[in-house]
Amino acid sequence: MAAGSIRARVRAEMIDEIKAIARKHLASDGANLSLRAVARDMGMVSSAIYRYFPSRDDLLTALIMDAYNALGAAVEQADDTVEDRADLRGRWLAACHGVRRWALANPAEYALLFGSPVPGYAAPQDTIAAASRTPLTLIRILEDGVSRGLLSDPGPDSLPDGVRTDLDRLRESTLPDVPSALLARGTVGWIHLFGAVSFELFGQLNNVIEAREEYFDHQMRLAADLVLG
Amino acid sequence: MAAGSIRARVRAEMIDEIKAIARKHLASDGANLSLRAVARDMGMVSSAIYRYFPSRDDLLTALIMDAYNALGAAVEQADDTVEDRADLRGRWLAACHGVRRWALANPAEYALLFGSPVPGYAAPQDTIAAASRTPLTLIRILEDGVSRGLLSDPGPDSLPDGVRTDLDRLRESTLPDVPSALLARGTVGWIHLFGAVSFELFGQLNNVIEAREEYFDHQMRLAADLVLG
DNA sequence: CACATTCGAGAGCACTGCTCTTGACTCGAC
DNA sequence: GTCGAGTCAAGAGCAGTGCTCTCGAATGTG
Repeated sequence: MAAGSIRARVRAEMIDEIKAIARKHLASDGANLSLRAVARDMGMVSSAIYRYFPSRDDLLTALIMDAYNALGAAVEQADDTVEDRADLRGRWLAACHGVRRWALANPAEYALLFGSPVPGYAAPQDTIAAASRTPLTLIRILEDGVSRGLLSDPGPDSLPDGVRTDLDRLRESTLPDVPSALLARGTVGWIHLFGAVSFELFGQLNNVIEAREEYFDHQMRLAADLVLG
Repeated sequence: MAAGSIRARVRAEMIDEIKAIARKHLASDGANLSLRAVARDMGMVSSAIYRYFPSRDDLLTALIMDAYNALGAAVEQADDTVEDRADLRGRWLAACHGVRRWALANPAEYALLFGSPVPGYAAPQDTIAAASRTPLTLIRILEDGVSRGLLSDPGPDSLPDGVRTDLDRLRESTLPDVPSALLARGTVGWIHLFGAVSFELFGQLNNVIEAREEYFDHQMRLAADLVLG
């Protein structure tokens, strides 16, 4: 057993090192990750990588999982820094800035998560739990607001039936105490946040907005008015 | 001259055919476009393509330009279908749905425009004019509203100084008669629109929202309240 | 100690973007 | 009408890619 776990440990270290080098290549060369280049950096031959990852897609999946979890952790931590837990607006804005900060620090990994999907690649089911971590953090702020009596149902909001059904199903599987209309506003806030970060990171703001951080903050404040009322 | 233009015409037809086939491959195989595959489909050898496009990136650039213009035209047309030009909200929503409709019909080209940037690729200056067509259409709706007296300055909106400077510069180079705070709200609307379409197209809504069109419409109505007051 | 498993290396296949050369063709001026 | 200039497609070739398979060598287990 002890020896077995030695092997397992050495194997885990190899996997970690491969992922670390792959992340470095991802950061410098963008999404088209070369297995052979990673192998070269490790002083190995390319076929040896296949001992640890059955294919390039599996390596990408591992990186995606790690990235989702890193982003989720960053956002959760950003939310936790706000001491006054009743300050919903402060928590919401902190979480938004947490997403942006992580994205700016890890642009290639952000692009992997939220950029155009890789052609042949289909995200396995395992990723969705990790992927939900960030939106869950946002929605938990709303839930907190409801349970503290700080947020009220914004009213029917003329929510379409189909959307109401979707949100009901979503609520059953995750969070109980958020009214549908509020949940809808939360998802809208999450989508806008994602759009703003992607816009900035993918270069759509070039030659248009230079005061990036101020602009982002201004946007998030406007959106927060919409979400938190 | 006559003979020269015959040559030029044949050449233009070849270029069009290459682009058409490339678009088809883009739609089926995603962003990693293979020059050799395009050449095969044309019954040519790969090196012959280089008579018409100096590199794969140049072919991509041509496709990007076309896509920007097609999207811009679709949005402009969507705006034009609203007969009551004073119905700002109707025009705004029509333009939003126009973007989504075009994106759903041309997902690969949309991904080319708004997805993660291709690693080595830098968009040439020529593209920015074509790229501005869509946001200009949106902002023109706001301008119309201002000149008709239907929209008023939403007030300082506590617009940060840096953002105000950026928007002043932007206004000088394009549209004169939109107050900064309103312009800021317009860009926020555009970013949210982009985020919503990307979210749907890039698969982030999978297993979450099924009533896609209703959800999109609901979102855009909420955002329109923010933009148009 | 002997066996089984795991590992890295290497060769090889089919593919990619791209360059260069070669030979055929067409066009337009003399 | 002929000849030179320009244009074109084809082919070979280079360096790179993901991936498969085989072959020794090292390693931990019984």
